Amino acid sequence: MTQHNELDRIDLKILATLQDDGRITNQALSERVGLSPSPCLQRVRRLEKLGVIKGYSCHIDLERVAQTITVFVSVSLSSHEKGAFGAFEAAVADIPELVECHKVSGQFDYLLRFVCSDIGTYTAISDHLLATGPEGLNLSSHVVLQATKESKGVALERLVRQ
Amino acid sequence: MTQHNELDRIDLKILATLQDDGRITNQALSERVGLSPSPCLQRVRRLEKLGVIKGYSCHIDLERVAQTITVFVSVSLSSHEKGAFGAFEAAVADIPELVECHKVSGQFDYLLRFVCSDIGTYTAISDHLLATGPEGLNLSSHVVLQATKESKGVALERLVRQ
DNA sequence: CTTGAAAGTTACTACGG
DNA sequence: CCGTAGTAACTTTCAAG
Repeated sequence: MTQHNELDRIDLKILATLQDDGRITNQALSERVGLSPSPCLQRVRRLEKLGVIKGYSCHIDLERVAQTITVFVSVSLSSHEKGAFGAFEAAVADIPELVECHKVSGQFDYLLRFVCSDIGTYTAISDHLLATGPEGLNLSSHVVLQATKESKGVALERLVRQ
Repeated sequence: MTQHNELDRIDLKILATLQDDGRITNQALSERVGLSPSPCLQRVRRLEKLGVIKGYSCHIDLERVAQTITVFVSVSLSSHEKGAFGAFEAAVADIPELVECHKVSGQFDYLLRFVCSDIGTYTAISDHLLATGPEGLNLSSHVVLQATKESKGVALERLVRQ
């Protein structure tokens, strides 16, 4: 089965535009990418069906909604035997305050990001994790003091060479 | 001047819904939050003007667009004298591959996230950073091997108690 | 790919409770 | 604050070039 997953310049421009303004109308989008509305909409639907566009969301300024803290946690497992990684991932999977979990190379094994209502909540989470997670779990917590740069997305033009 | 920044249950429901589906129509949104379309739209516009909603975007499955690597970098500055933090932030500010930069507490001072087209690009960036950044810069790189959990947003209901 | 047309939705505004 | 209602704009699908 032949795959038709190739993206041309226009597709990339659509993606970059929608990444910048996810609620742009199809008409405005079509003008920006130099197409008429119908083929533009066709491309957007195709990108959605292919899974290239995974979804849409609004960006919320959390500070204006509630007091929260963001905590990055580097995790190292003393045991790298079979099951240790799975046990850890299972232990964190259903924590609603966990926003991201990445397995990484380097001095530690995982990097987590939590968003909690307060330090107490985070403390309870990390305590619970140490109690229920695999043996030899080592957590190192880093509370975010200031977000110097917050991503609105990646620079697609730099990541794809045509 | 009195501020009217308070958010009620309906506002939070609007935010949670738009966080989950940023392209939902106002009509569907109004049904979900139990309002008729016009007051619902009024609230959305108010949230946008207040800056609670900072914008909208689509989520792109980068793997389907181009081969990329994500690298988390923990940074420590040997000098915490005046100017050291500013010098570092200035050095990283304009790197397009830098997606996030957080000043954090704990064993290191900053946590960065880069998305690059390949390791070579990242290496060039970190080399350049070490060359142009402040003295005593210590970088520790962590290439993301697998994203175990990727955030679609925060759990607003858990962060705000009404 | 484009244009253009037609039908269905939606957004937006103004007005009234 | 809410809802109703009307208009303009947009989306979506179609056919034809």
